[in-house]
Amino acid sequence: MVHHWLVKSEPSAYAWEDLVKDGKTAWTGVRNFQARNNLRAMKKGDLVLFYQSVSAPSVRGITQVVKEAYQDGTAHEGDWSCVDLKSVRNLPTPVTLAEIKADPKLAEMALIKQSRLSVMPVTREEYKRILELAGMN
DNA sequence: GCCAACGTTGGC
DNA sequence: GCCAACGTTGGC
Repeated sequence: MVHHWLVKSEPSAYAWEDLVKDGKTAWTGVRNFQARNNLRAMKKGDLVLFYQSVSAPSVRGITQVVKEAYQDGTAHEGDWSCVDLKSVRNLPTPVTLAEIKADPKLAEMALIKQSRLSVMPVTREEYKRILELAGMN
């Protein structure tokens, strides 16, 4: 059973274009318990939306979990995890935060309800709706 | 650049 | 255990 997720990144830290170029990356640096627990719940093959925060906030692409949670080597103290994500495809049209907020079907998204959470589950319906808005039918 | 919302820390 | 102070995130 494939589950769906959304991760955030500021383009100044790690942009969607960086992941497209790299192909794959270790999703390190998460230092929030709830976000960490979400990372740990990810399974290989799960699909993860890449959301760009702060600058032109929008969902930019689709990624996939290629390695499940393991020790985040960038953490010098504490019990933190990361996963490996690979880029799967670029969204033909990014789905902006404004569009998401304006869409009744997406009103319950954690992205809206818990604006500071950086790794969150997305329902199957929400995932499908985002792809629709991105022009992928 | 500003500021609201939120998570964490630490004094009591 | 409460809550004020503080730091960070992220929208605008």
